[in-house]
Amino acid sequence: MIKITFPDQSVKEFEGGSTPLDIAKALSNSLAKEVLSATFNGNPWDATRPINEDGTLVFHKWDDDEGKHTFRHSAAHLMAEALEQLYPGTKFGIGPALENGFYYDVELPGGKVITDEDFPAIEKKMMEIARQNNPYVRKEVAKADALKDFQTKGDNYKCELISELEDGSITEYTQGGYTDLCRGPHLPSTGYIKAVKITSIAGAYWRGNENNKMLTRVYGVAFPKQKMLDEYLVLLEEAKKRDHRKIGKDMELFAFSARVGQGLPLWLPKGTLVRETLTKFLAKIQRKYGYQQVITPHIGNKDLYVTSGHYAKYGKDSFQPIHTPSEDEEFLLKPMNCPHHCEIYRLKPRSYKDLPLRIAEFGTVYRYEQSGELHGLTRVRSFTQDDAHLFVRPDQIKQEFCNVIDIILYIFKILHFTEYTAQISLRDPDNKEKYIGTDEHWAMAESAIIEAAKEKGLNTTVETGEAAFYGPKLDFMVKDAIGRKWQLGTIQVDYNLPERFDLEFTGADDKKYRPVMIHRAPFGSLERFVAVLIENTAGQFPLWLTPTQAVVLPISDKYNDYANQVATALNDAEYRVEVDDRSEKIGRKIRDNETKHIPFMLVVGEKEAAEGQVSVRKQGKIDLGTMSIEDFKKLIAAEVEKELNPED
RNA sequence: GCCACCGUAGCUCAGUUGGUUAGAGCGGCUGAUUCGUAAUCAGCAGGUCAUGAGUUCGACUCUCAUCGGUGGCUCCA
Repeated sequence: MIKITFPDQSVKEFEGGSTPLDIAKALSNSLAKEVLSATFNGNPWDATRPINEDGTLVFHKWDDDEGKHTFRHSAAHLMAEALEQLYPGTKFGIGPALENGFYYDVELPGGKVITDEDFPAIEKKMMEIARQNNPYVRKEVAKADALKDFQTKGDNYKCELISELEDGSITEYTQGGYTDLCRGPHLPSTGYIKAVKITSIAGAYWRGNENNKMLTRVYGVAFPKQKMLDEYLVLLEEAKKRDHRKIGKDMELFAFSARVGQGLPLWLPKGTLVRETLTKFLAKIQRKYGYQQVITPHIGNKDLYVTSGHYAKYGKDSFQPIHTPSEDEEFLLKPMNCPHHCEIYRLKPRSYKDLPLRIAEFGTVYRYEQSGELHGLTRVRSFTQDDAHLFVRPDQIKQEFCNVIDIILYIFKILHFTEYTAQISLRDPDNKEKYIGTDEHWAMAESAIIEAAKEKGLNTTVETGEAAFYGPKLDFMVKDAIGRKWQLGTIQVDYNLPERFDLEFTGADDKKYRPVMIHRAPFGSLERFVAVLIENTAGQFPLWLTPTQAVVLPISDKYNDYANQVATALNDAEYRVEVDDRSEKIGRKIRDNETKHIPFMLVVGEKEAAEGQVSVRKQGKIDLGTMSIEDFKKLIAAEVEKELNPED
């Protein structure tokens, strides 16, 4: 007999060799139906793998992440089997589960290319195999045998993976006629999978290295119920409607023109209003924190970037230098603001009393992003950073860093960004040649970030190898409508640029010291930030930020003059108000402006014109009654105040 | 940059296996209507079917190239 401890700490005895599925059955049949896999003594465990010793057991169902993961991973194997049957000779790379589904990287025989038209056949074959309800069978194999198995099949990618594994820890899983190298765990059998859909196809370099061969990556989703697949597809459609590229076009916030160039956004009047409002909002916060705003040119001498190290790192893949005709000088389109700000620091001797010196700029920069990477406003070639460089004494690093975290968290709170992750991006210690600077400086910079994040109680993840080439970062990541992660806010500790630009300050002891730089951008870039904001709000911006706060609706053309007077009075007071003076009925005007999500509609007719009032309708047909223009101003002001200064 | 796919009016889309003057709704313009809280009526304009070559008696439809876009991969100071 074996003693099994469950998560609620209860202990029960079962026969030796019982599987998690057996145990679940003994507890309750309904539970057994839902168990997909398990964790035994902290190890991922198949639901059908016997247990021969005492230990703790956790069941995994569709409702938890591990259960979904098992399900999707098994679906990837199912798809692999289908592909092998449909295209014999297919070679397999890796096929993991993802957050929403799974993929498999394959090399198809004879240069076969899969297209959308092949998806139904693959899905059909997958369901055909699923219905056979073949068990996923686990087998421990010796390294030599595993190698032989896959060599015989000609699966060189699998052989490469096996050769890197340790003998004694290798397992294979077989379902039906398909065997794969796999750590598991897997579903008991293919019949658990009731609905599948191949979602897309993509090229993917083997092992993520662009020097390797490009394999075909087939993406899919799988569910235990058809209804779940249907719901998932509806959800996808909904997400598409929130896409900032679509909303940006509909609301006339921004546009692109092939004639202007790829990835070069044109900010339209309404988008510009949003952007300027955000800029003013942040500038005001930064003033409170002692930042000084500067403006620097859009180009800079190439030597500036040779000094900073950026040219050596990115020069070749950048917009190429601009040559002056007579002096034969070279200028770069400014790819970042830090060197310019370093030069501002250098303008005069700095005392320890001057620090921290906080130089801020809404600086537009230009980077030659690869064409395949461009994406709406989230990845562009011309963008404006809400940049600042804090030149600090070493003893001030932590306090300044924490202050920046406060600014970012405040912005996120005001804009209701709740779903972010704070990512500590460190240097890859195995790839030091990708970075500049000494080990000592890196160690100091990294620990400064880790400590500050800890002090602020941030829930952080750590990503090795994601640091900037001159220093580690704390990045605030947010997801867009289709689940892609983007870096918004970033804070970076940098010992290197002060060194390279030979920055100094005089200490109390009259000796020279090196300041440390903190690079930081709470929005990251206005472009990306607005994009994510659009997707978070589905284009319904808060009142303080929305480009049109109210629209005046004259009942008929007779009241257009009065409507214009109302709008002028409000616009003069710096509210953003328009007039809908089309010769339409009031019902039509209300409908159209409701669909445009205008927060307030001011209906004016004979009565209002005579009494100098407006009839206020809040979006969503809430009638706030008739009031004077002054009272309406107070109403908006109060609401904006509430948005910008939430209680708690 | 690499792989796959896509490109018809301002927007959303239709357009049979290549075959007459490429259609619709919304939007726009003009006229009528002057209206009280989610769509007034009528008329009109708008397209070198992304661009350029080619195949063909004939190309929106087939082929190639270029440009732009979409989903990934790689990259992201």
